[in-house]
Amino acid sequence: MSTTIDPYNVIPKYHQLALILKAQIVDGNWPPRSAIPAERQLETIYSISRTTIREAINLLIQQGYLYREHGRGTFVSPQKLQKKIMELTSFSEDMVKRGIRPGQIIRKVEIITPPTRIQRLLELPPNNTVIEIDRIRLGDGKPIGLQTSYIALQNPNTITKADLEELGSLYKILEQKFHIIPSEAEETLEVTLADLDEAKLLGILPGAPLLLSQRLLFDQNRKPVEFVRILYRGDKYQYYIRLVR
Amino acid sequence: MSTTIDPYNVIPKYHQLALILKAQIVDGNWPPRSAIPAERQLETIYSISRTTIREAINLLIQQGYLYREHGRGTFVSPQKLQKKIMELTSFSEDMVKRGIRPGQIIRKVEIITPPTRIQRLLELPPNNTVIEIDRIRLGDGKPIGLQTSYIALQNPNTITKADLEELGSLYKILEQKFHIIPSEAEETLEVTLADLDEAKLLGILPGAPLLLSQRLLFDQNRKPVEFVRILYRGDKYQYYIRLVR
DNA sequence: AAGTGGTCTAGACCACCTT
DNA sequence: AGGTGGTCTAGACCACTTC
Repeated sequence: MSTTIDPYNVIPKYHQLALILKAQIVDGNWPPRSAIPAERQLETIYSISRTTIREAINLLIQQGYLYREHGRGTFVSPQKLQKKIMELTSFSEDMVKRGIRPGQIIRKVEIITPPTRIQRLLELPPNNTVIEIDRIRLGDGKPIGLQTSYIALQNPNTITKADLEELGSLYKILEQKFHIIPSEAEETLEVTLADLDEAKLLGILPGAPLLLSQRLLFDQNRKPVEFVRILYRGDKYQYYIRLVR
Repeated sequence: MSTTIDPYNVIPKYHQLALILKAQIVDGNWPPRSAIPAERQLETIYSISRTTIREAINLLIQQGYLYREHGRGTFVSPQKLQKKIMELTSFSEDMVKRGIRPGQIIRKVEIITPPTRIQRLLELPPNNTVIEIDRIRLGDGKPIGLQTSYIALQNPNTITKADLEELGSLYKILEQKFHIIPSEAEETLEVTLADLDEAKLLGILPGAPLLLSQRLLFDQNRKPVEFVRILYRGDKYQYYIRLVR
């Protein structure tokens, strides 16, 4: 990691500065709640204008690394708030964070005409097809959840079972194959009771409580790309969220 | 709502402009995905510099009202993404949004020494007191949740039952009496089963499924201010979240 | 080529906090 | 008073999209 700004680099200066400051923070050189150099000091240190410096700081504030206090300075946020929200939305990453080994059994990858409710949520014209993916999600080898995804792509013929088995995460496929960046999601959570099929697949008794998550995912242009429904075993799963602003 | 910028107003120009643009959007004058005037047009329309205009637009992007596309323009986000995240954290506002009349029965407002787990979460020294508030939350007059809050304040002798009954919302009290602005929260959700007391208070059968929410709230300086635990009736409540970035 | 947003400069003055 | 962030100006050139 460089510690100077290269004016000829394709990376914008404010972005280069943000990376430099971020490195200081994550490396622990600047402890939580300590002040970083004042904006006018950073101006002389890095020979860039204050506007550009403020842009870099704004980035790190948005990312949860810094906060400002008028008249006092700019300070490092406590470590525990430096988590990224989107880490949540990937089941695999979520499991790894909890120290649980993620796994999956892929039950179905098919091109279908979706139910009208799904069609409406994904803002699709009638008869448009989507990819349906059904999976059993495993934690340390045991079933934790049942997941059904509906994905809207221009050419739906392009996510295969092999893709999923290779990369594991749907979000990685969307980013790497289609340059679709998951940017926002709307989600509801509620309690339901397991029916016969669900109970069988999850290895629990019918009538056992489940946590039902339904999520609509949007890309960087706020277009809906995926509707996903996950049924979690109530006794095995706790849901974590971070709310901002 | 004014439609011009007053340079002598105490409200900053970029903030005034953001309010003007936001009004156009929420009033429906600018439909979703339509382009707003280009930045250089806004410069001449409102006689303010482009930097200031970009600050206003940045605000509205952060709030979910607009998005940019390089080389194309700045566009209005689809309406459904224009919700504020923090609206969630207030039970009363949440209920109003769903068309349900909120209510509460205040069972306890007391100054206590908290259990060590709560003390640790709120980053308090031993023997420090907090305010505990127990409430039954009502929707259209019927119980839907049991809520217990622990609030850490410098002088804990300052939230009364009268405050709560008058303003209804704890967040309003924090803002108006203490200038504490709820800025971030960490939350977990899980399924549990009602015990005898809980069942009685909620008017359900023991063993019925409940949604347990536990939330740690941080102020604008990322200091913990409240730990709150809410048990929702599983059959009456659906939880809504918006995830960003 | 023309229009759009993306980045950047070198200033200025104001508002708030600390000493 | 001096230092900090907050707001603002009037430009400049670059990168991307559309025609």
